[in-house]
Amino acid sequence: MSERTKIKDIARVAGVSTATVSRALSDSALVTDTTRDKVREAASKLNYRLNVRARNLRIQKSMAVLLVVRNMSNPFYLEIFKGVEEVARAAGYVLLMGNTEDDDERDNEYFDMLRDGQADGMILMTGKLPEEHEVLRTASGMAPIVVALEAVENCRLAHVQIDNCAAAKQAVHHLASLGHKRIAHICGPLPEILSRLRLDGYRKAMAEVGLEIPDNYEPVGDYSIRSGQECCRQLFDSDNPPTALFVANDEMAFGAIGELRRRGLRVPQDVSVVGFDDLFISESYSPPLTTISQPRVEIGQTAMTMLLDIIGARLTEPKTIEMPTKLILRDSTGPAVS
Amino acid sequence: MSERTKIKDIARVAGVSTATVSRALSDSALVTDTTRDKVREAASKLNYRLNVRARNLRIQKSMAVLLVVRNMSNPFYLEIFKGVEEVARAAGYVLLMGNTEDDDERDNEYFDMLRDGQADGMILMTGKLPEEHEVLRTASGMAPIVVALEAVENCRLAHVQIDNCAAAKQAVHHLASLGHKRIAHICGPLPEILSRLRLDGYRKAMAEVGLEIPDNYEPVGDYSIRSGQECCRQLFDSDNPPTALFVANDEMAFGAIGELRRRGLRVPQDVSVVGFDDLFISESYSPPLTTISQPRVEIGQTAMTMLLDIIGARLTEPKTIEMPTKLILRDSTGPAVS
DNA sequence: TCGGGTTTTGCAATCGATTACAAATCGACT
DNA sequence: AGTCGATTTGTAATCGATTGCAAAACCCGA
Repeated sequence: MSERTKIKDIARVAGVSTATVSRALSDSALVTDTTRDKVREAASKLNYRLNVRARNLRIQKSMAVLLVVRNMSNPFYLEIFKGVEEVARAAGYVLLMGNTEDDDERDNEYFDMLRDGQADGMILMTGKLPEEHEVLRTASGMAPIVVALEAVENCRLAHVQIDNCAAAKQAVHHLASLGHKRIAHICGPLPEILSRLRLDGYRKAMAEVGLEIPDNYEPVGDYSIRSGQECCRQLFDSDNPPTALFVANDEMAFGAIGELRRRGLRVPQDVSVVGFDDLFISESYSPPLTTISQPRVEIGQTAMTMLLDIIGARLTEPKTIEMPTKLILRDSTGPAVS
Repeated sequence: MSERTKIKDIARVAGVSTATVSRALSDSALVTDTTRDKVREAASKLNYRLNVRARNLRIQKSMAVLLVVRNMSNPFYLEIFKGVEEVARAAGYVLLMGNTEDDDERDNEYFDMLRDGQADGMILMTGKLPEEHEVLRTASGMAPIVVALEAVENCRLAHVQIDNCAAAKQAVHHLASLGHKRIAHICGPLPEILSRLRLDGYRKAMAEVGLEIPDNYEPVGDYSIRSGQECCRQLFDSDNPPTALFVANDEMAFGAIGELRRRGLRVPQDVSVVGFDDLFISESYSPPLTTISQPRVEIGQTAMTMLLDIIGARLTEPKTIEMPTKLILRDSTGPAVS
């Protein structure tokens, strides 16, 4: 049991060559049914298992894909992981996880892994491409990359994303339709495209419904609960507090709602709040949060499917797939009272 | 650029043999400083990168560890992932993710991967060992396994866990010390050891403080928000509703709190609630949840460190490490009113 | 039975490193 | 200079599969 059986052993037992064994086990049309059965039988008698390392070296693949995120403890990623894992496993690929913690050094390491062939492809959710890496030049022989969630500007890469701007507009229109006039937006960090797109949607929607945006109505957070609190505090410490908040993600929305409660303001009676993401907890939060829902599992599945298509050369031109979002109406929004 | 440089190319350029190149690049003491520098220079001039696949085949390792969970979208795992990834990466290992969705078939697949050497070790968080797999017999040549979080009974495997029973007792004692007499426990699914241990702690603590446990005071959920609601409903539909709840995890606690609110019961004025896990959201929930906190990142780090120790043969006897838990007092618990 | 084509099979190279063992080199001391 | 031992280098086998090409086996009709 300590010595692994190899293809050579099977060859000996079945009385054929290693080449035939290899072909028989991989269902090649080049062997007769009788020899195939013979080989199969010998293989199962010897309890043979393919040595993946040897195979991968020979065929120059690693049958692995690399999933890189910016912050592994962000609960938003979970269902995306799930979707990716599901499709990858079904296709015989293993899933390698990468976490950059926003460190360029680490970013590079993962790109190196890709270049070194430790993975056959990569799903990038950091929104960043390392500067010096030669990926952009349609990289000769470079393993393919699919950008999910975030977007990378100015590059010819496949993308799976949502229409952040349109979704933001929808959220704001919802608030406006409830009669709110003083609608503020708690942004994510503005270096990130994601945040800028949502901000953009907010501004466009406000313009469309003919509402002014006061100077202090766009506080910038960092997507954390705490920063949601902080931004909310700023807004309500001012002399023109809003009656409605569109918050760039659910976590900051939770922070904001906490802060409102602390000030004795009720949601939605006094202030309406719309979030973004629809975390697993948002439905049962108190109050249940009105928010934009993204099809997370499907985003993961789609990204992985697209990656497989590129690897398999079924897809040669980088394309962008846009996934639908949905405004989920719950109890954190209500009619404006003047 | 399309042809990767290999060790042979360096050998040619530097005017040495491939053996020397290999030794020079791996800092072997068998080469002189001058040849090492010469080789290094040639390598960097040629932009050489080690072919990991070839190396792994030769050294019979895969430099990967496999992390298997029961349900990838459980937010509880996130920081454990992070801890594991961190230590693994620092040691030059890559992290393979596995998700079983409680399917024995898949369970087996991942054990096969381990046996096939696709990973050098495994961190198991499913709490299950496949029946027929030959792991239990201190498996000759089998890659090592560390069980984290959950426990696998009757096996000689390394464990990293918390003292679920003691933590549960602490939670119940806290409620009792606030004067509560009617304390119920919402359990997790009882096939799982984890749930049984927490239930056990609840019962022991109740006995210690001399309180009776009515028949219906141990409803069984499945760790989901919805089942928390359901169990809570059962408890408060009965004719002897409790004044305090110890819930086996935070998600069910959220569900329970939601249900209480629906019934017009205030937390903690009317009913006190203690959870278990301290999810990222628990601190800012409304009310902020009193709960048992586990050192998740450290659990991940510890499990991975232990795995590395076993792989490196620095640790040969399976051992169990117990991580400390902490009762975090927040606003969901308060004095009993009679 | 033989020649031709078509299937099946086997030989041996290959993937790109590591490493046991042998050979070469070096230095110091007689 | 010659010898011995310690360093340093090179040769070639090895890890365990896949696969191009040549050889063998087979089938069929003349």
